[in-house]
Amino acid sequence: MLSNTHFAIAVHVLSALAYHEGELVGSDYLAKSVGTNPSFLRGLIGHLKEAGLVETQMGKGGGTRLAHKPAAITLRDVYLATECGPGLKKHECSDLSQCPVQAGMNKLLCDITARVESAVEAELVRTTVADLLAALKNEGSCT
Amino acid sequence: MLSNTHFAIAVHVLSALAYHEGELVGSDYLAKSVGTNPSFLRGLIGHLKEAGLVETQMGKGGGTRLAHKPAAITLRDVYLATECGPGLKKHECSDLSQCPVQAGMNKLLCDITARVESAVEAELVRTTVADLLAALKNEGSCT
DNA sequence: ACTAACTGTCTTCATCATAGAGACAGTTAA
DNA sequence: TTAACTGTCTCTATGATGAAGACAGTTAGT
Repeated sequence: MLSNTHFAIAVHVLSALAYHEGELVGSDYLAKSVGTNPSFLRGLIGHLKEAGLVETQMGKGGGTRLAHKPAAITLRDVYLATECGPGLKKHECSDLSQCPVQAGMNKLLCDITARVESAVEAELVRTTVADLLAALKNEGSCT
Repeated sequence: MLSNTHFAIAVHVLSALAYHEGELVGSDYLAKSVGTNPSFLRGLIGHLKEAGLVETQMGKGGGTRLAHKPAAITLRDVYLATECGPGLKKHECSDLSQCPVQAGMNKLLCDITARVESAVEAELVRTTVADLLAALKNEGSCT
């Protein structure tokens, strides 16, 4: 979880889209703003789109915009849209061991992962994109 | 956070040590049990030792054992001992931008990371190594 | 004292995930 | 019809990870 930059970049993208709410923003512009390349970003935006967080329009004048009000998009949504991978890197250990510690370890680690995952989501659901935008505007003078 | 196998392996190691509580267990044995190599494991055990979770004894007949009762070691301790890296992979974005979104993004992501980190620790502190061992013994017949 | 069995720490190397970059077909507005 | 986009490939450079081996230092037992 949070093993790559996808979540961070998605947060950045959605904040930018919220800042330009209503407008269609191009991937070139977003890529420059976020500091990555348009191709990679379009892939990421694809995930956000699948998750129903953004809408895209192809063709000339196309781009991306939020699919909902910023206040209706929580960071948990972003997290679920971007973090598809396994929550906790497991190490290989055969379940077929005679050692009881080794035998039950996989299930045990899965349980721990699930609980941590829930805790993370419970924390993230408390913040919306609107909150982010408000925070950015508050200290907006300069940083 | 949880970006590598250290936490999972450390949980496995500590469970094994709890299972053999009081005994000095060698890194070769542990490595075989956990399914990794002794050298890598000794490095990891070094971190656990720094964190005060285990004691090691060098020389013939040496090895590792828990420094406390299993019930006194929480998964939060393990987490803090093994996950030293940055909590959330940041993407590079200059703070010196004229775009307010870009300008405040680093701080914003840091705040989010800190809150998630706290939530993770709060969840992990609820489980001790003794709990793990009990869970393993309960379904201990076979898996 | 000597030896065997350990830990602690180093170096090297293979593997894999990540993301930067470019290309190009498909789509849409003008 | 053209220009400007998205969506989706492929290729590749980079870095993190951990497997493996080597070896000095330490300790128990003889």
